[in-house]
Amino acid sequence: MAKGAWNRDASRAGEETRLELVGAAIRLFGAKGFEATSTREIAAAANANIASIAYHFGGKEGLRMACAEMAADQIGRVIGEVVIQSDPQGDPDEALKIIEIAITAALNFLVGEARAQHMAAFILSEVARPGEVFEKLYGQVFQPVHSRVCQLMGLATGRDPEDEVIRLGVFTIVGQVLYFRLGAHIVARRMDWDAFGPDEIASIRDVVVGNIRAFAASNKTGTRS
Amino acid sequence: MAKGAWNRDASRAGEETRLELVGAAIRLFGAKGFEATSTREIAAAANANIASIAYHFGGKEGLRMACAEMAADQIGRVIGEVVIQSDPQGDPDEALKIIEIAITAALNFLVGEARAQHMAAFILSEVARPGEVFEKLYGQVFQPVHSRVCQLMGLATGRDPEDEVIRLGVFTIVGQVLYFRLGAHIVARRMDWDAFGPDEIASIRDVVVGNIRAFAASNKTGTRS
DNA sequence: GTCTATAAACAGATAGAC
DNA sequence: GTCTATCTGTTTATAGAC
Repeated sequence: MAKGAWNRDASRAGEETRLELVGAAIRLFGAKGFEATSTREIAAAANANIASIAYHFGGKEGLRMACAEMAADQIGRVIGEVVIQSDPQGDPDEALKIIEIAITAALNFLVGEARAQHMAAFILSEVARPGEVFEKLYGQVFQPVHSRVCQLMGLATGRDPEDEVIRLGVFTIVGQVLYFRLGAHIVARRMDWDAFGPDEIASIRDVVVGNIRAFAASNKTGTRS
Repeated sequence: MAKGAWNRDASRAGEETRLELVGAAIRLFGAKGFEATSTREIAAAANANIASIAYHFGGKEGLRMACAEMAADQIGRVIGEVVIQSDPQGDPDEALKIIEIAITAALNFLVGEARAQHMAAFILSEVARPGEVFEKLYGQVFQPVHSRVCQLMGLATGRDPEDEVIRLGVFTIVGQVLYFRLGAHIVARRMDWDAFGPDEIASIRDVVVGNIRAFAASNKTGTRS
């Protein structure tokens, strides 16, 4: 019962509380919106005290930024690393394959994992609102990932990676993937799906990958439909 | 100064106040979220009294439903009518053209008009939340429009309009268009665009229409890449 | 680091005068 | 149909005991 031992336990518990708070906050911010979520609710969901939010993050606004940091890390791990650390070695087909692997990873995470729903909603609401959080997410995640996919698509098509058509085309791919998360309820109703299991995700993947290949094929240098 | 004249004026003013309230509410609900928007704020933006919300809509929840109704009507006018009232007369090329016209109309509205930003955000937040409003929007707008576009795409490809690939493919088109509204800040930053003027929208349109043609071509009956 | 208690501001709803 | 005034509950933030 030395004071040091108690402090170590307290520190560990403190860090754990911090993580629990951020996790609960992302879930609730995504589900109900930032302003609509009360700090009491977050603390209850994290099995923590209301005052702990002020202690760990200085207030609700600090918690928002901590959520953005965790979300950026998460996305970086799921999709960023796949796309950044790969090396197509100058092969157009290989470049296309890497994009397809990244899209599959993104779909599995976004559509397949339940917690991704709230994270996506949280990120979207933050990205729609210019400010400090937007700058962090854009610089740390969106800009690097988009640029890298443009490089791969440039290789796949033989075009300049910064060609306007390539940059916009990569955004259309992002939109296709994202919609199956944001419009999931509409899709489920229209497709008569009860849930997004492996079979449903595979069906979506096939269509999106088909679109990517069709985009690459129809935008290859020298081919104009 | 007969009582009748006063009543007519009051009625007209009442209807006008009602519309002002719904307009301001869609704008604010979209920009900040439903729960994050106070009734005081809405009343102030509509140059109306706080109590008028309870009078006209029974409360904040009634105002939400009135907003959904106005949004559904708006979307129906912008995109629904183009797609529903058209008749390709069995010609695959004509069917594709109708889809392209609808996509152009949707992009012009969604990306080009400022008020569409808040309406899109409002609809998205409502559609992410199963409930009465979702049912109304799905039944009145999303289901009919999606089914109709599937019919057109079925004609364009020679496939069954309710083919899984067709239904999912139409959703990927929706996602592409929607992303340029939801991710507008990201797109603007990455493209180095100051605003979404006619030239920028035309660039987006060309890429999206190219993707639609590529989808139709690569999914024509009997052609499998 | 965690807790209780409380302060100060703000929410939606409504009663009643006009 | 619009207004003021007010009721009741909830919000974030914080002071201070442990």
